[in-house]
Formats: sequence, C-alpha cells, structure tokens
Amino acid sequence: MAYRPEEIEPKWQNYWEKNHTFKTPTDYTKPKYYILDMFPYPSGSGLHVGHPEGYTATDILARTKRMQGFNVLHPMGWDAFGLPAEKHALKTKTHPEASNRKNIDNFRKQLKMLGFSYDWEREINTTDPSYYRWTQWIFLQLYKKGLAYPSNAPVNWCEELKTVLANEEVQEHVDQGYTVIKRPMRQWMLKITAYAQKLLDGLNDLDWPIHLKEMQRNWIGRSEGCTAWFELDGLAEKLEIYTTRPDTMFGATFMVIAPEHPLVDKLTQPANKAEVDQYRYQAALKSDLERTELQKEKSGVFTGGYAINPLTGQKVPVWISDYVLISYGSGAIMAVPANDDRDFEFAQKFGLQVTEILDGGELPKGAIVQRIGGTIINSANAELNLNGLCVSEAIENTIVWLEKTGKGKRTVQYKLRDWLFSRQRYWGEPIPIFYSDSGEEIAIDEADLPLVLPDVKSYEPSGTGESPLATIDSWVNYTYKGIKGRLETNTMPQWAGSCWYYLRFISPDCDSRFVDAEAEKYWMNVDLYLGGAEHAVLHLIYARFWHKVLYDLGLVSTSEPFKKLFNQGMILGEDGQKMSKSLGNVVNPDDIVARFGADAFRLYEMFMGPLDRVKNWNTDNITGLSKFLRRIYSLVEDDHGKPVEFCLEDKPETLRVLHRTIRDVTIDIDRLYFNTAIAKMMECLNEFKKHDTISRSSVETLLILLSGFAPHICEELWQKLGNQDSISQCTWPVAKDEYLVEDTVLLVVQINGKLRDQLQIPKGLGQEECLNLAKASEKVQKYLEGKEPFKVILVPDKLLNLVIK
RNA sequence: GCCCAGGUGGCGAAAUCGGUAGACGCGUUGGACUUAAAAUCCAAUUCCCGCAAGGGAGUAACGGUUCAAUUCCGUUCCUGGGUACCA
Repeated sequence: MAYRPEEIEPKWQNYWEKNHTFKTPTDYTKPKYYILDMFPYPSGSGLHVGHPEGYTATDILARTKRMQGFNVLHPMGWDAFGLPAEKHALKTKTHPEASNRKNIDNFRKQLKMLGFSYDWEREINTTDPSYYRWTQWIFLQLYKKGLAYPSNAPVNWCEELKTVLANEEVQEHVDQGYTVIKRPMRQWMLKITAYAQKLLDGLNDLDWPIHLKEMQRNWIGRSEGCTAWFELDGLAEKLEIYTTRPDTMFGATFMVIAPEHPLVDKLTQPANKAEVDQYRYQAALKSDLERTELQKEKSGVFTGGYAINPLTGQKVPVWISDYVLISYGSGAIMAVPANDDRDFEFAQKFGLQVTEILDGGELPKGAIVQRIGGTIINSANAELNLNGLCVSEAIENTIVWLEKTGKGKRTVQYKLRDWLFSRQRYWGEPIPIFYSDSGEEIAIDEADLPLVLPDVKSYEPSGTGESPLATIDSWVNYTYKGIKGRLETNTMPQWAGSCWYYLRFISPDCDSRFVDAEAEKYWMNVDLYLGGAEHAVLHLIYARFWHKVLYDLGLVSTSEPFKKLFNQGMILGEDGQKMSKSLGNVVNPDDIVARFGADAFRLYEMFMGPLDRVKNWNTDNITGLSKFLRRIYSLVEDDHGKPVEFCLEDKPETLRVLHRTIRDVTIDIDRLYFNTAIAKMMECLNEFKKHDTISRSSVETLLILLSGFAPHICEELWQKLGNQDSISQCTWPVAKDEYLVEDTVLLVVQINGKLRDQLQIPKGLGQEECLNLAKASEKVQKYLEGKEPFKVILVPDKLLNLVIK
C-alpha cells in the first residue's frame, strides 16, 4: 500500500484521543516545560493557514520535549468574548453563545485534524461562567487594592460601535474606518500607571525579541524632568507645568494650556471669552486623529491671562492650543520657542517673543523637536546663573533651584495612561459592582461570584450610552443583601479573559481558587509563549500588569508570566498580500489537508523559512514535502505494501550522517530553526536512499526525529515496524561522539584568497605538512608559478591560504 | 520624520566568534520506466565566455578594514513592521 495520509491521519488522531496520549500527568518530580500558544478568538471563518504556523512550531517543541523527558504542559482554549460574536448576534438575532459554540466546534475540529498534541482535557473558554467567575474575582482584587476605580474623564467613544475604547485600541479602529471622538462618561479604569515602572524594569530580564521590548518601552514612555508652578497674574491659583528641559526656562516666553484645562475659565478675560469658547467648542469636536495626525498648522487663541516666569519675572501670555494634550503631564506647558520646534512654529504663527537661550546646539529635525548640545546663554538672574553651562548641568542646577525655592520638583512622567476597562456591550464579563439606591458603590462578595451574564432579547446598545444589560430590568434592578439598587451595566473588555488564562490552564478544574497554588508553583512561568506580534502592546502589557498585581498580592510565585516570547511571522497570500476575503487570496487549511495531508501541511509551514519571518504562501512548494513523506514511507514499506528488508549493520558513512542529523536536528529544534531541521532530515534520508538496505534501528531513529513534525506517518510506520506503544513514548536519541569525529578532513587551498584546490587530508596536520601537501598539488603549482608564498595562513583542518606577490 | 528588522540563483531559502557562497526544497531541462499520463528513479541547473578543459564575475549599490567580507565599519538606495505634537 502506498502512503495514504487520508487514512492514517484520522486513525492516529482517534488513537491519541482514545488513549489520552497527551494528557499532562500530575507528576511534579519531572522537570517541567510549559509551552503556550496565544489562544485564538474563535471567529466564524475558522482557521486560516497563519494560525497553524505557530501551533505547529509549538507542537514540534512539545512533542520533542516530552521525548526528552520533560513533563510538558501544552494546552489550548478560546478567547471567546468580544465584538464579532456580538455583531453577529445583532445581525442574526441568535445568542452569541450559540454562534460561539459552533465556531469553537469548528476550530477544535480543525486543530484536531492537524494532529496537535494539546491536552484537550484542559480546554478553557473565557465565556464560561466557571472561568469568568475568576476573571471577576481578580477584578475584585484590583478593586480592593484601589487599582480599579470609576472615572468621569473624557473617553474614546466610537459612535458606530456605541462603545468606548481603550487608548491602545483607538488607532486600530480608526484604521478600520471607525470614528472615535472624545466624550466624558463614567467609566471603570484600571490603574496600570501605578505599575509603569515595574512594567518597564521587568522587561530587562525577559527573553523577548528586542524590538518587542522596545515597543513596550516606548509605550510606557518614561521621561525624566521636573514639575514647576508658575504664578498667574491676578489669580491665587498656580499653573503647573511639566518639562524635561528646565534648563530652557529663561526662554519661556509664553504658556500653552490644553483647551480642556480646568484653569481656562479663570484665565480667560472678558474680551477673549468669545474666541476661547469658540476654540474650545471646535477642539471638542475634533477626534484624536484630527488633533494629532492631521496637524499641519498650529492653531490656538490667547486667553488674555498672564503667568509669571519664575526665573525672569517676566509676564508671559497664556494661550490655549490643542497641540497640548490634557492627558499628558498637567495639560500645560511653558513654551520655549527658541528651543522647541512646536513652540517655535506657534510663536511664528502668532507673533510671540523668541528669546535665544542655547548657543551652538543642534537644530531640531524630524522627531527630535528640541535642541540638544551647545551651551546656555541669556539665562541668569540674581540667584541662578546658567550661562556657559552645558544642557545637562543647566537642567540639574535649575531643578535644584526650583526645589530649594519651592517652585518646582523633580518628576518622572510616563506616556502610559490608565486602562479604560469598561465597555457598553453585552458579550463580556459583567463588572461585579452594585450601586445601592442611596448611591453607595458595593463590590459583590467573592463568594457570590460569578455574576452571571443574563439572557437578553435584544443585543442592541441601549442608545443612552449604556450596555444592553441596562434594558433588562429584571437583571439591573437588584436587591443585594437586602439593599435595593442597580447592578453595574458595563462589561469588561475582551482583553480581560486573556490577562490570566495561562494560569487557568494549570488547573482548569480548580474551583476553590483561580489557580491551584501548588500546581502554579510547579508550572510557572511559561517557558515559551508563541504568537503574533500584533499583541505587543495590548495583551502582553495587560497580562503582565495583572500578573504583577497578583504577584504583589502573593497569589502567584513569579513576577513575570512569560519568560520567553517568540513571534511567528505572518504568512501572506501567494500574491504577497495579506490574506483577506476581499482579495480572494485566503488559503484554507482544510483544502490543503484534503489534498496533501496534515503531515505535509505541517512540514511545509515549517519548511517555508525561519519561523519569525514574513513568508508568502505557495501551494506548489508543498509537493516537495509530500514527496519527502512518501520517500520516508518507502523506508518501511514499498509501493505494493510489502515490508522492506533491513540490514543488520549500516555503512560507517550512513551512521556518521545519521548521528550528525541527530545532533543538528536536536539543536535546531531547540533554537526553533525548524526549516533547517527539516533540510537535515532530508539529507539524512537522501543518504539512506543511496543504499539498497538500511538497518531498522537507523530508520527508527530518523522516525523519532521526524515524529514531532509529521506525527501521523511516524506513528503509522512505527507501528508497522512492530512497535506496540505510541512513538511519542520513545526516548529522544542522543548523537554518539564516535560517529561525529572524522579522521580525514577536506582542506581548502586558496591562493590570494581564491579557491584553487581541495585536498582530502588526515585530521590535525600542522602548517608545514599542509603546505607541503598543497605544493605537491598540480593545480596549486600552476598558480604558484614557482614563487614562494610570503605569507601562509592555516585554519587547521579547514583552509590554507597562500599569499604570493 | 524617527526607531526596529530585512535585501543572497528563475523561486522559498542555507551558510554569520570573518575562512569552499547557494545546503535543502520548488521550478526548469535532459534521460530511464510506461501503450500513454501520473507517480517514481537518474543527471544537469548562479550568471557570463568556452565544444571542452578551464577562466571571469557574483550575496541591494558604492567605499573601507583584512591574507580572506554575505558576515565587521561608513555612506546611499529599496522593502516590511512599529511609532507619530507625550513638552
């Protein structure tokens, strides 16, 4: 019988399921290896070929690590709350849970079809009340620690979706064509800013791609500088500003505050009121996008008010402009037009004073908007003289003076903002908060969780900016512990469930705690976390935040959740474009598996190129991997189904190749270089095929190496060879040194760096001997032209370079 | 703009403590098997000159260091990703 993937693949998938082959044993004596895929959102369109790329990589590693004696945790689950299911529910009037179940069944079926060795008994679903009970529980821990709080600050409101969005989500939605505006609403916030420094510091010890750490650092955006308080002409209040460049304060010739700044009304003089109001009104209408990206020209109006520059004593005008953001620092700046590009533009446009304070500094360009280098000029008063100092000295002296005089203090700022944690949606975890009729905010007791999401007739947003839950009187109007009141109608964002799912996998059935403490100590942290780079600043920073809170509460044993992180590169369509329905270039794994089998599909995805690189799909290239598998099959059984005869002993060269393959494949799998691992197994097979017969043990060894990549065919052949147990129970082979050492080596002979001859020579020869052998070569003689080399370079056992004039 | 990653045959790619560039695979060409096709097997396949032996060029471009550069340094160009008034 020829190789028939369509028969053997379902056969072995059933075998693994029936025998619980990949159930994770509860054995805390073995070394552990926790290998995690980013769990998917089960969309209606099912898997595309990008999903299995990462899943295949982790599966190879999981299967290999098991054979190497590790206790492997390799689970899968569903991040199933979220907008698409709700939108679908709106359109079809079906409960999101129903479409969800259907999608999950489809995903699970597809994943099983690909033969992944997940421990399916640990499958979790974030929408399951027994799961989100603990999501709510963790929320309450944050709440009790003061890390979850309601706020009325302006939020990002998406009109089409009728919900608010986190800062981190805005760009993505704007890119998709949604309109996002600022609107004040009562919202739940999580105080991630309290963890800004810890999140920044924690990055140092993580084995993550550098660019990804860099993205998180930029997102957190730490800057060092100082806060200063400017007195206001005729007002008791002071204007607080933040600057990283106090050295330039002598050049602060005007102030700019955000249109939303609380002091605008007090500063505005009657004569300026109309203009200010008009400007503020227009600024409120602008989306964030319009206020930032579309800025070509500065805009602003004068309030009529003045501040006093603490260093010069000068009265400087206070303007409002939307280039100053209310959400960063104190929403107010001192403008130093001589040093700051943005301030300079503003001063030019409105004819404001510019005082030079920096001599010889580099002019601002591009993203660098401020001048650096040079020495300070025109900056002295009776108490402080910065003239002649360099920037860093002047910064230091100014801060010291500000602190001494009580006019300012050293400050660290972060770009990171608190996390907007509520959504006006139905399909999310209810926030477990109750409001009594007397206006008291009461957290639901932990013992009363989960606060279950009710069934609802309509999934339409309420229209009042509240979630559909607000329309269900029987649910909202609630009596809790004898107190009448209302439940919170907002739900959590989709990110909530994925903030801690890696912990739930450790003990998915534990109902006394979110994770079993002993098991957590054993399994954490995640040894390898693999997924797409699109989660660099959202999921990965949220999850780290929750984990650090849990750690500080003594609830988990590690300060970081994911020790090593790896991003697989995207798989593009055959046309080099991102796969999308509209482009018609989507490749469906079901079709590929039907044509070539899951093993060939898995091999192809790994053979395409390095795991982290962006790659183009090319269906034609799969034939090479199909052929490889057929050749592997023919090591055990010929085309007519006749068992192959084995020899007792292999040729020495065959054994050398085999053991080199064992060594290299082991290293490559560990480095996640799956493409070269496959190439080396192909070379090994090519060597086997040179001979009429090969030994059974060599074939078995190659099958074990391959079994992580192409598990079905390897199981089948393993069985055909008469083995009883699953090949996954085997012990990983070890390369024997005796087959790795060579007694002769190929010496490359170069003349003036050009390859002229290659000599097979005994290993370990010195320069003298090599030179004599080289000189004996006709080819070398021809190029030496009788000359004596004036320089000889020998790389032992490798290369000899003769330099002649 | 800025930051990060990358640029190697017709194609996917391999080789980077500097040491034979193109492993492995696809495709193509020729051959074997076959009534024929598929499948399979064998051989060739970076480009240029040459019947061949052989020679020359070649890792985005230019320059530098070195006995030797895909690898190190500098400048430029291109592609992908991130980011964008954060004071």
